[in-house]
Amino acid sequence: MLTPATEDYLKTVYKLADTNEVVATNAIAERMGVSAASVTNMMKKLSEMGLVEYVRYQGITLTEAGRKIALEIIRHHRLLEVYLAEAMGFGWDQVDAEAERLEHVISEEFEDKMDEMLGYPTTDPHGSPIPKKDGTIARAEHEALVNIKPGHSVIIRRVPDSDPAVLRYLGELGLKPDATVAVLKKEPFDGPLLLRIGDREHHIGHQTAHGVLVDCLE
Amino acid sequence: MLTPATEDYLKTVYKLADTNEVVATNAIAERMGVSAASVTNMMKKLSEMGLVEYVRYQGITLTEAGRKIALEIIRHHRLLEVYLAEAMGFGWDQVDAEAERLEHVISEEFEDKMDEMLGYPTTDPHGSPIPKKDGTIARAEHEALVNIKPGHSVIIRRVPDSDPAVLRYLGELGLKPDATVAVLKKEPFDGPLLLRIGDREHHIGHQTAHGVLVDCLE
DNA sequence: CTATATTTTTAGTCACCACTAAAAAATAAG
DNA sequence: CTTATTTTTTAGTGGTGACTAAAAATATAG
Repeated sequence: MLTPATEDYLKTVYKLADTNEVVATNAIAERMGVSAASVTNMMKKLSEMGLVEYVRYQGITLTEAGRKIALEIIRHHRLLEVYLAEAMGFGWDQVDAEAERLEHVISEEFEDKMDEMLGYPTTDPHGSPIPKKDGTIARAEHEALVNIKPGHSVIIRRVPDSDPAVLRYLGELGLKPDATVAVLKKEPFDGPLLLRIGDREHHIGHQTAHGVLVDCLE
Repeated sequence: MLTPATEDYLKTVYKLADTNEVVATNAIAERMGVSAASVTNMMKKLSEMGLVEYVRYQGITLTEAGRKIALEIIRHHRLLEVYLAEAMGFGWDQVDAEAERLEHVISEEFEDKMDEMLGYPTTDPHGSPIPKKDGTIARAEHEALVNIKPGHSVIIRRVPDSDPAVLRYLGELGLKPDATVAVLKKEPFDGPLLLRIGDREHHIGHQTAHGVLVDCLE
């Protein structure tokens, strides 16, 4: 059995590798809030365990075995998020923190029970895809809201999931997965976006709009 | 925040102190499956933290602060057991192991949500009382089944909770909390008991009958 | 292409929590 | 009341996983 720390590193490497090919030591350190030295230590260990490909100074990639474990933990995390929200009534701003700790200790049976009770969901409350038991994961190619040209309407598909304050804000605006939103105006120089959500208009910051993924309506 | 190891020690001390006054190092070591030396180490630490009263060679007692934490963890554990059984459909032989890991990581909110959903239960699936949030716990004075004289009928109140095999066995017999059972015969020299449970008769061992607590129907 | 800056790794520590082996204290037996 | 036994503690070790400070490798700029 792996330690929670080990699982967290694998999860982080997976998420960073999703965008970049090879993952830098510093990137992991920043994301996890640990020192770069700690990352190097752990990568040595993970490399010996055959979970990552690691050559000094050359960055890190997951092996197939490492990827499998990372996806298993992410599956736990996202199923838990859905469960906490749907079955227990937690707010979508609370589920990440709670799932973060639970993901390391639930049994296979717990995982299966949740999956069954929830009707085999495919995304978590923030729109992130839930990996399947066989280690596959849907790779939807959504666009960032910030890149949508004014005049277009979009369907929200996914929002950034870890900052509760941002989530409460987005929730109040109605900026949730499956909501339809029109981009009315985009201020220059990375300025805010003016959106119509339902029957109201809101400005949202460039940074926030960067983390919101959407599908364009035609 | 306390580590899971710390919480487990406090929980064990509490449970052992329940029967004996002062708890012996060896008793903790045996119960937890660790060496006596490890216990001594931890007791030094807990003593410095003000969670136990500890004088070398004199045994251990919980302080009020330590008792509070122990009961908090036991509350988590037993609420989780009820939740896993009632809300998720786990068998009563499975809930202890799952709760053992979850008890250390759930939030106060998770605890409250379970409590509410379950209608504020007072006992877990094995009949053990659930401590209240204020740190009080019901202290029912039940008798051990093994001490009941033949000819008497009893109501099962509590069964030993940690061995899944024993629980499956007791479950098959119908020996669950609130069940009514008649003690028909008791073999001498710590021999087995003959019970009538519903419309069937069963022999159960002395050891098993020792862990089953009952109320006598005069 | 050398100098500077950044990134990464090494070296050395520390807390946590387990272990074994040996010493010390408490308890039981003769 | 002394000796043997049991219990408990001390001493020393090892793995995990964090840290800082300093060295080494890589990347960037002039």
